[in-house]
Amino acid sequence: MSSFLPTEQRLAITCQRHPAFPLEPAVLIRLIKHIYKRVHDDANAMLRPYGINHPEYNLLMMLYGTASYTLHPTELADAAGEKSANITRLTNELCDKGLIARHASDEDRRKVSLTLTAEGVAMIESFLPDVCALLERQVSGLHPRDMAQLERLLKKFSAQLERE
Amino acid sequence: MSSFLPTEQRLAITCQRHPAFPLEPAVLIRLIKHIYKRVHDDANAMLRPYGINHPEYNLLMMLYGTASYTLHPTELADAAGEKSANITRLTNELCDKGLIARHASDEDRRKVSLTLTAEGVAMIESFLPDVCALLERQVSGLHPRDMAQLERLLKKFSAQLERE
DNA sequence: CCTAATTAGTACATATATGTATTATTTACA
DNA sequence: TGTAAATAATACATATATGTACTAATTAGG
Repeated sequence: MSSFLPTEQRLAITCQRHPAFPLEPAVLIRLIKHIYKRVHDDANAMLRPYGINHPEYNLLMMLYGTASYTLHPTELADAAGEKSANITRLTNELCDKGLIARHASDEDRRKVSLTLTAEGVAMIESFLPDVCALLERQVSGLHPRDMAQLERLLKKFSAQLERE
Repeated sequence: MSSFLPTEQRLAITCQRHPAFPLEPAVLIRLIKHIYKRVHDDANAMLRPYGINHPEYNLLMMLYGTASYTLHPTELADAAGEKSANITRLTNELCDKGLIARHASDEDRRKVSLTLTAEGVAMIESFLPDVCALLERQVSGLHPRDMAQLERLLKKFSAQLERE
């Protein structure tokens, strides 16, 4: 399980070779990448037995987190951070599996409504215990105070990225 | 540019529906995903004019950050967080572009050495100013104290993930 | 030595993601 | 109204990523 140390050493060498290279920002960005890849892989491994992958999980959870269990494709893309072109394929798969249903919207006939089916809700509730356990495990090294601090800083970071 | 707020509202609803759902860990993980996607997309957009993409950039920078400008495929895969199967394809592309060179190792003939060429170094030094500017911009909302704090917390997080 | 187990690297099939173009509908406003 | 611009969704071609299986070389144990 690759540690972060060698990466940091490489950034130090980079900085020697190109002194303008901003070391600390680079370390932060690499840490984000490093953590993301790990989290992504862990989630995929945990979800495999349920026959879904990480992006599909994200879509299901976005619908589960919506009062009506319903979103339009564009809203769903935005919510899950997927490019809209991906949504068609992913929602096709989820439809084939019977986890969501497509309906034409009658308020605006360009739109389509995507709704969790009863089976979709049942599927979510079947894997949620595993998801909860994974989340708890992933953050288990952080004190509550650390978590609050980290959340605050990541939100600040995220807000800055959006400002551009 | 999708804000993080709706995501957080959805997590709150999820938590109402499934009270065991650990809200704060989930928020942290989603923030990581959110930031990663943004950083990844920004980097790709910035690198496009140079004819390389984010993964290729990572590989080049790993070699640039190594004293000898040389790594074996497995080391490179580990350093860049890529699956080893990806390395063949990515290094093929970089070879085709003349940015790196392949040599058989004579210490262990199973191994291959991947070395930055002079053109590779020149290419890196041509885009480094843009990379530096992007990095500075991305963290520009954070005070130095925030950055140090964030680095400390992300390292703690990363270390915990590796412990599993 | 010499055979079994291990390691490095890669090829190929498959899965996943993205960009661009197309169709259908709605909205704005001349 | 009626016509141009905008929006939603998708299809399709292309790009990117991953898993599995294979070859070649090395190492370990008898």
